[in-house]
Amino acid sequence: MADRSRPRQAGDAQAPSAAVRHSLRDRVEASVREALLTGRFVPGRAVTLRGLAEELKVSPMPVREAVRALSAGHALEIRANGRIQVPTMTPSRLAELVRARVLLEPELAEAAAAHLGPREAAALAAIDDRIDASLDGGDAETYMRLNHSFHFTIYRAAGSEVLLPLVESLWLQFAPFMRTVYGRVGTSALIDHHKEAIEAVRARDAAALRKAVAADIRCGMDLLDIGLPDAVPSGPG
Amino acid sequence: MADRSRPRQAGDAQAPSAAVRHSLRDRVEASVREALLTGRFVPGRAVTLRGLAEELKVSPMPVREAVRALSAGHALEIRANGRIQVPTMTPSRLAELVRARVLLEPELAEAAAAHLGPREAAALAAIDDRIDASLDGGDAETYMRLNHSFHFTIYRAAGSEVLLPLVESLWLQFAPFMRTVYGRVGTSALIDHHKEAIEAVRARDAAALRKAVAADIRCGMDLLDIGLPDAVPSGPG
DNA sequence: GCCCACATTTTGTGATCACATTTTCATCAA
DNA sequence: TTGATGAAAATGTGATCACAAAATGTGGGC
Repeated sequence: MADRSRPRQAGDAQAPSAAVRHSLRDRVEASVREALLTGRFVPGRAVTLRGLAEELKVSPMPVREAVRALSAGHALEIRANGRIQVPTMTPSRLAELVRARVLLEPELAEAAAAHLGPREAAALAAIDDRIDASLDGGDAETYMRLNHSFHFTIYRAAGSEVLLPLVESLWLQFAPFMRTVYGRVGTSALIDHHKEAIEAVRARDAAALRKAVAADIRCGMDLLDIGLPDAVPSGPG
Repeated sequence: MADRSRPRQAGDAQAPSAAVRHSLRDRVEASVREALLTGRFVPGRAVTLRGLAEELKVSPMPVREAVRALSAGHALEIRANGRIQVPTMTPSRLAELVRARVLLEPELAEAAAAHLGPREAAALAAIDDRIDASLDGGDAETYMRLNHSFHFTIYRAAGSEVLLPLVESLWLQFAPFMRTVYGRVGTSALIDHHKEAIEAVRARDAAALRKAVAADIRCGMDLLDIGLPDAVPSGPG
């Protein structure tokens, strides 16, 4: 699905679990996760077992299990007729996603601060440089991949077994919609608080890191709120 | 798995999704969920596809998908050798579960308050009466089922699509361990804040409901903390 | 031109089989 | 008694097939 011939750089998306596992199922799940996180799977897109299987050159069997796992986290939706699709966004769902992100991610960032230092600050700065480049180039897909890497480079440092999976689930849910908004309003209007976050990591200031992450979430999701009314006809007026 | 011949009462556990679905996979998943939530599946217990299939009188196929879905939410654990088991508890994981519950559930309760009234307060009171009876009888399994019903009768009223599944995931994770603690210290030491919650629902007082739920969580989980050191030899000192 | 009926295709679900790996357990030697 | 060893059983993974339901496309009637 994705061309991996390019040399690995900081900020490249990777499977959340250990890399030693090489079951087809995990490979399929990783592919779909990345497709959702980078916006290649847009809301409403139909996902069929045989279609995905053919695309990934595997039998429908591992696809079934991967899709089932992703549906369990609401990253994919099983409709009443059994068909599978990327979930569509509604105003209330978006509001809830923002609420959940604001509750959980600053918590994770604050807990991560103790495990972050100059080395990680440099890595984050490298990712952020590539983010700026992708924004200038209008490359939404690369931007989304790097933005995910930026946040999860921080979050993973918290060593969380519970909160981190919850946050991953949230990202899988809002990312596809994020992509459609970028396609409509562009990525140039994007303002983030990555610089403040990097500075906070450098200073080992947990409170400042929490604040930067919280601000970053609000800014990013506000953009989605702006893009929502046009996307959902049944919006709240 | 469970005997359903008893007439349906308020507080009986039920599948989270619509009841009209009658695929074997959903039935299997519902069975395992209830087994986890009531503590019939204890931490460390091995779960095999063929074993579960035989127990539920289905082929291994629907079991595979159900287990995959539950593993995605960390309700079951896939070990490095591929075997499936109920996850074991660690002090850090328990602490995280408490943190996540305290963050999310009061939020859900506060949002639910607007949709709850005297009718729901009566239903909650009915469940709480049965809870008291189960505590007197020392029936931990019934207690856990009813306690789950009590909380989710409140939470479901919030009409949440995002937060509710997250909280369901948390319950599936701590419930099996909860059961082992009850088996060790008994259920008689249990103090909850259900009465305050019912009163808050009656008064349509969102802030009071949030407070009652938060207090209830802390009390219940503190008991687990007490039971933890004996359960996990590698505890924190 | 538009709508309904029917045949065809697509799709998810469940079952069964084959296979490699791991676990379990009986056997035997020290 | 203990530890190693090899056979046997158990287990997850992947593939293929059958089937029912739903979607899609097509032709005929108004």
